[in-house]
Amino acid sequence: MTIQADDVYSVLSHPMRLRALVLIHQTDELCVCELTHALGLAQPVISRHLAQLKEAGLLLSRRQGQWVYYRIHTDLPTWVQQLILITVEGVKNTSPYSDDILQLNTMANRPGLACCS
Amino acid sequence: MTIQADDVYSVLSHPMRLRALVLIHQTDELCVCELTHALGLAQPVISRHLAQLKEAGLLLSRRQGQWVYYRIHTDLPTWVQQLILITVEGVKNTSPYSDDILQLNTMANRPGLACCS
DNA sequence: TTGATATATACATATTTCAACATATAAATA
DNA sequence: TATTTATATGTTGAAATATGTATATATCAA
Repeated sequence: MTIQADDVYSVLSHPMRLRALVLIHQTDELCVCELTHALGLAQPVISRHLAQLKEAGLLLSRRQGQWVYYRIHTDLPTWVQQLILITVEGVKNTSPYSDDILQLNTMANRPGLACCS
Repeated sequence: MTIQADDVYSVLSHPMRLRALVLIHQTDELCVCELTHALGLAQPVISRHLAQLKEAGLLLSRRQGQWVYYRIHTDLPTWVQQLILITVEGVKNTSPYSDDILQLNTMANRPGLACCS
């Protein structure tokens, strides 16, 4: 996996892309509609930001039925993995990142979660 | 020291600011003319990038005579210190970061270095 | 096949960022 | 004081980036 430090920093320079990455890292994977709900952005905006994170090599996506799930790329250089981990641990209990998780958990009928056991 | 993850990533999103930070971290401190030489940019461009890094809280500056030296801020949150360290270690032996050090070392009469022992 | 839901993208436009250039400020030296 | 060197900043135009709106595509279900 080749990835430039340049690209990592520039793709994470948008506040919403950073928030999306932090959310995804904490939850393993999220679909577009979950991120839309958690971050309160219009769907095309989220879609575009996710495309940029994927293009930069930070995210992978998989389609399952109607939904497209995004997760952290599994084959990142070690230093990038560490960078992401340190960032998430450093900020996840601060605003707005901690609020994003709370907001995510208010979403009804999340597609990835068992709902009717 | 309060510093937003947002600001860290956005200020480092410019390739030249990242290169400047990596150089400064490896050399302890550098003046504007050394960075201008190493990175091959016009002086006002360097000055403004350094001002942005300082404004974001990542750098400190001190004037000594005609020169202004920039160094990594000494009182950063732990996670930001780790972020910088991991980034520098991750990229310093790759292009263009390794070339920047070589270029720096071609500079004659560097103000900070003993020249005539 | 039709309709509904989820996601992606095209286009126009607004906003931000950047660098070139000129110039201002600060310190050293003649 | 006048000059030189180092650094900072104001202004402007160009380029990059972001968003709103509409629409295209994909999947599922009736």
